[in-house]
Amino acid sequence: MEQILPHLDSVFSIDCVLFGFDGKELKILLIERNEEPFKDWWALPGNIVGPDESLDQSASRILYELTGLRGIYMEQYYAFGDPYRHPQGRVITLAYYALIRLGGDKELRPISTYAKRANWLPITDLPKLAFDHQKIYDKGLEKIKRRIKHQPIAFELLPEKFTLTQLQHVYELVLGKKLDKRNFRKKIVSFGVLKELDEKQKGVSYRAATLYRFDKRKYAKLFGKEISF
Amino acid sequence: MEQILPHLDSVFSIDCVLFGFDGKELKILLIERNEEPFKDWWALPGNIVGPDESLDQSASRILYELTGLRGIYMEQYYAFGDPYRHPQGRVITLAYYALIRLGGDKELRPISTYAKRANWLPITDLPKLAFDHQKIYDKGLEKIKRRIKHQPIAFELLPEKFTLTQLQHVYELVLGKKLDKRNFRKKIVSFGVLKELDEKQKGVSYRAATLYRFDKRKYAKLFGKEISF
DNA sequence: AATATAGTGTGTAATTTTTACACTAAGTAA
DNA sequence: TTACTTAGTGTAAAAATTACACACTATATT
Repeated sequence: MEQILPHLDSVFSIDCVLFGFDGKELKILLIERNEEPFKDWWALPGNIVGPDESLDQSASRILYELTGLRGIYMEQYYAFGDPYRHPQGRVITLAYYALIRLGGDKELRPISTYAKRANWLPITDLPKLAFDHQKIYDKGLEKIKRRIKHQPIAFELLPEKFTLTQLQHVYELVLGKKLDKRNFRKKIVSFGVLKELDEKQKGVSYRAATLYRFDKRKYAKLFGKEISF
Repeated sequence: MEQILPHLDSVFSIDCVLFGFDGKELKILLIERNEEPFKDWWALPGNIVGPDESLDQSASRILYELTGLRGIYMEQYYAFGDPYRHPQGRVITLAYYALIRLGGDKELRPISTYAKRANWLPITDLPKLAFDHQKIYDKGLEKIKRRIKHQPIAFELLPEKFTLTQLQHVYELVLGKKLDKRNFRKKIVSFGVLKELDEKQKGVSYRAATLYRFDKRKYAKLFGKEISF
């Protein structure tokens, strides 16, 4: 974000790219600004780092204020500090991304005053963003594209129990390309970090798929070995 | 660095891990502090970001002040902002690494006042570092380990003309493990980004090896395709 | 001139990984 | 019962990775 500029030489903020997945589309959370500069523009949610907060804490707080969610996987990925990126003065901002399963319930709390509203917008159809937020978003997407190939972050976007098709869908959306079903399943199962459940998908009007769960124990054991997609 | 703390809520600095290769060992540049806190300790070189500098510019300036070098490959990799990482107040620092071919000439200029001296020390035998600089260094090494597998950064550590054995040596030092000579050569040549020169190594008391050059043109063409080591 | 020394440069076979590709099975809805 | 929709599965060819050893060449030494 970056609204109020107290009388300091430089201001240090955090901006977040919150990726959400609702089972269909990949979305990010944007807020519509209620203040100059860039009043009425869409922007990434953000805030100023508090004096006694660590950076990670600060990012979690921003997420919590906006969505009411805690315990979400977030990761710092780049600092943006062009001296003129903010029209009203020097603001250095640190970008975080988070991965969130949508379609829950409790998301989207009351928003702070500098925003009119907040919305999950599909990444395939984003509006123009305030400040250099397009750049921040681009780099964030690039990061998760890279990371999803090596770290088990896809599961953060899915409910605890999920089907292999849903998992593949996440990979396809993030990587931006189709994957072969048989090869995908072969590979993902071969990592040995999925636990097949005795349960089936419910409420679908066709053959129900087997549910799986990401097995953190097994993953922890494999650590050192890296997943490679 | 992070010495003087003006009366601000927070201070924003840059710390650099400068990796240097002299043909034998991988080293980093450390400065011996001349001021409290951590007087007489070794620390990563750093400085406060100036009001009109971009972050990259600031990192380049710090490098230049210390070594007299310009045009060096540097990359931002992580922000460290624990509220208590600096005993005298809040200092958020952004870490950069750089890769430098040593054994040149002009390196190591006069040092600013907060340091007694600066030295290239082999990474296999580092002293205790001031502040959280060990953590910063660790993460930096981790980053280049990862990056050297996908990006052509090894060449930054070598003279313009180099032998395949020298190149392999760099990979081995960064990755911290031995590689098979024949397989290494096969693979690195297969990327097609090396130009074999008509020249041979000089001044060795054994069969002279063929020299190669990194071919930026070819690499640029391949872009999109990624190297994978 | 002969010899010792030290690093250069090269090929192949076995194994593993990746890729491309299509049909049957199961469950639901009409 | 039939139509529909997605689940679930195997194999063969190609490509990439691994493991492995010796002859060559230039110089230095005697």
